[in-house]
Amino acid sequence: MSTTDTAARRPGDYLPGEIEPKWQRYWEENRTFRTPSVSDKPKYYILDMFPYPSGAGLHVGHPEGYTATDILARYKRMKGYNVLHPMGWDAFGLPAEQYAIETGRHPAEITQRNIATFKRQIMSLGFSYDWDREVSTTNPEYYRWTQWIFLQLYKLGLAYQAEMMVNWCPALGTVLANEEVIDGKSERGGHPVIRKPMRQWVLRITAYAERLLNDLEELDWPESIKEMQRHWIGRSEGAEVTFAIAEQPDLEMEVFTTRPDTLFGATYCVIAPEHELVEKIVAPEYKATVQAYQEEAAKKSDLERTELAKEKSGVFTGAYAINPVNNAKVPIWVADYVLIGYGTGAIMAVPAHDQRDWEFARMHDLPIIPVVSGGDITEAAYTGDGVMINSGLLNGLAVEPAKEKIIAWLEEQGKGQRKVSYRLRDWLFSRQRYWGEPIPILHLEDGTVRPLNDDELPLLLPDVREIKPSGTGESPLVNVTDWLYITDPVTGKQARRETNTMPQWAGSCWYYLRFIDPRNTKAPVDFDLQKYWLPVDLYVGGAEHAVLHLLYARFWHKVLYDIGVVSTKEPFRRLVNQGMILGENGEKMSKSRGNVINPDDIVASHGADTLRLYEMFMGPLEAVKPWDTKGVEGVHRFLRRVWRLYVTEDGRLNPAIAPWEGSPAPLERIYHKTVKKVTQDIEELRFNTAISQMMIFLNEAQKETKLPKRYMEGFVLLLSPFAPHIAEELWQRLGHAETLAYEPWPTWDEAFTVDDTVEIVIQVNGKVRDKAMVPADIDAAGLQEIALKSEKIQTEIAGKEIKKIIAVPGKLCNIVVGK
RNA sequence: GCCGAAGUGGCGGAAUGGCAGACGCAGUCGACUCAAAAUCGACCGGGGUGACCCCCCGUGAGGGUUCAACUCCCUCCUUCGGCACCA
Repeated sequence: MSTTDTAARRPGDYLPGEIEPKWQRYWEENRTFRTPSVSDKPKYYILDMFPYPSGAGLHVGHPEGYTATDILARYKRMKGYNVLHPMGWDAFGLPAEQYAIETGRHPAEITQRNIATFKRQIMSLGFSYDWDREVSTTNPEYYRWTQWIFLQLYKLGLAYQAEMMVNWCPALGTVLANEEVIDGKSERGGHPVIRKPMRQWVLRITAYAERLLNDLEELDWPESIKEMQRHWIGRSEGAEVTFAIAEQPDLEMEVFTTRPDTLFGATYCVIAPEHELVEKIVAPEYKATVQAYQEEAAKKSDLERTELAKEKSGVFTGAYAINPVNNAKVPIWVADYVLIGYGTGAIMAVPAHDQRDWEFARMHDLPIIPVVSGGDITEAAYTGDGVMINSGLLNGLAVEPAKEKIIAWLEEQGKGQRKVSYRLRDWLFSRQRYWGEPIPILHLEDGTVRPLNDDELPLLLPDVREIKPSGTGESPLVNVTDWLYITDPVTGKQARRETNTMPQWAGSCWYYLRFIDPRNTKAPVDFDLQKYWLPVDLYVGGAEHAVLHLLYARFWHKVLYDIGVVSTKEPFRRLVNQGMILGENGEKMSKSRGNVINPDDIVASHGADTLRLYEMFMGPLEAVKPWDTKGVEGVHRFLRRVWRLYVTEDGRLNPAIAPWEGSPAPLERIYHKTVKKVTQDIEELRFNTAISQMMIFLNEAQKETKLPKRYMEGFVLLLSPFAPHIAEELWQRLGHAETLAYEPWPTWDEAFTVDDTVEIVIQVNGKVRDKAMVPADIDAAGLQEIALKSEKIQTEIAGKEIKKIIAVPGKLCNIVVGK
């Protein structure tokens, strides 16, 4: 055993293992970060995406975003803001349920244990959360209000039941989420998965599509995220056109098209295999073929339909539709390239001007009639602009005017109307799971449903000893018969409870509201309090939530806005995505790659301050960047050097720190520059460069023998949001009895941030030829004079014609000469 | 295929019209030490010249705008993220 690695401790050693728990205890005991709900101070609401407390515990990606928000929160407090900076748990979800099924333990117990681990880990990093506001989505006092919001949606007609296709795995006896299905097989076990219609709860998010799209404008979010949401919503303008069915006067077919101008070029129609019209129109002699095709299509997943269908399959129904513009009889086909969920589930096919229709027509020998001039339709569909041809009343028009004219004509004739379609689908809101919020609905014996009354909430999850799959595709709750079947106390009727539970998205849709008023028993959030605190000023989290979580939360927020619960249109004013941290080999961290870094290990070996500082020093917050253990040591060295600047080997305050009169000039300038840069960089979340600047200050201070106390105190305050434990400890050793958390943020004097003399560059034809020290305030003319006097420049330009001289005060002088 | 972001030393990155490589890591040399660790100091893009000075090249590739381009514009390549028959 080596004796060298247990070097003798000296009283002046930097020991994060001792000072970090000490200050964490101090903050907890003194409730240092408790946030008053009301205050005269301006508010600042800074939010992390709350985590799913997985069994694996925290990984180094979590503290990245949490540190960034913590720095800003601590900074804003020192700037005099009343800062709301809470943390909680998105604790419903699949992994706990699966683990429960495997181990026979209760998900609540597993969840509780995981939360305890997460909380211990998060607390060990010294984040300044107000733990009095902690919430968990699995707490009945919380999900009571999740259920309440669901009921509001139901009352507004925004929650409805429908038969929806789900991923049903017969072998596992359960329904799987899309992400649990890989290549048509179950993620666990590799069993086949089929699509099967089941009764589901669905939220009518499409009713809010337009507002969700338009209100993106006012948000300070990354453009890429806004673009992804716009694309997800997928607004497109066009027309809905009514086609009559030949020989079946009581039937009609609605199609959606973005190109009503090409109506005269429609040579056939296609309906989705799942379309209800198929059964009604199919001719007897085609029935067998069509049914076979429908069955084939039902077996395919959405992925197979798109990826494998390089060749567009389809079958003829034997029926014909009547084109309303020219009464042409066109065949109706069934093909799975038309999706039931978009538009009307039926299209008019214009093979001359739509590439998919073109491919289909080629394959099945259907006619292709050009109606827009330009392009070569023997090669490909032509989708560009041109002049309308073969189009009756539209002939001679360009595409856009033709669209307007035909829509007006269709509306006049009652054969169609202008229509906006969205790619966005209604939100499949039910899961056939135990570990989620129960949907507070009763199915009565007479076939009606009764939403629970507010005073019947929360509808608690029944406590069960063992969670077993139902085998029917319903949730494990069907096994809990004494919970399931009741006599409804309100109507007196026999009733069966809803067995579907809510998806994990539900609880995370509104948690930012609950943090404002976490113990309210009368409402999800107090109206006056939300008025003070909303919107969230800064929301930081991973880009994986770019679309779903952020879209769902915005949707709920708008509904709550409409019913007067909240008073802002949008929940999150500013959004920032932190980039992923990769393993040391540059690959994504994962257990199987063996490159996972555990924050606990870094805290144990180097301390929380080092971990925090390193994660911020790695690079820009938004960037993806690899972990480097050597880099950890680098910032740890910086903290040790900071420590030694303040604390002598025998543990006393460095005697060089004193209220010196007339401080050393270089340090004075560096100090003011440092305050300025650190302040501005924090405001712009550029933590890596803020840290660099503090390193520059330290390098400078180490050279000095006289360290003015006011600068040394200011530096500790600058460092404190980044490395709060060491900062508190040094602050105390500088003679302060109280925490520095509410000390005023240091200020700088602009006069000290500009130098008296600066080095300027003298260029000839844009190339640096000489440098000179000049007074900082010298004007362009003076600069030019100095430049021309330079010996090197004189030799350089000798005998050449000076064409132009550009002098930029404080920067450079460029002399442009001829050859 | 479409949309978005990004390409800078050996590595992470800085500079967003004005000295490319701040700060850190790694590396080399030196000081301290019996020795090592720790610490401190110096050097640290490539090439020519070769202590120094000096010159040339250099921010994915090519072109353009400008007195001046890592930075702005165009074309292309590569990587990453997202979407993907949406009529």
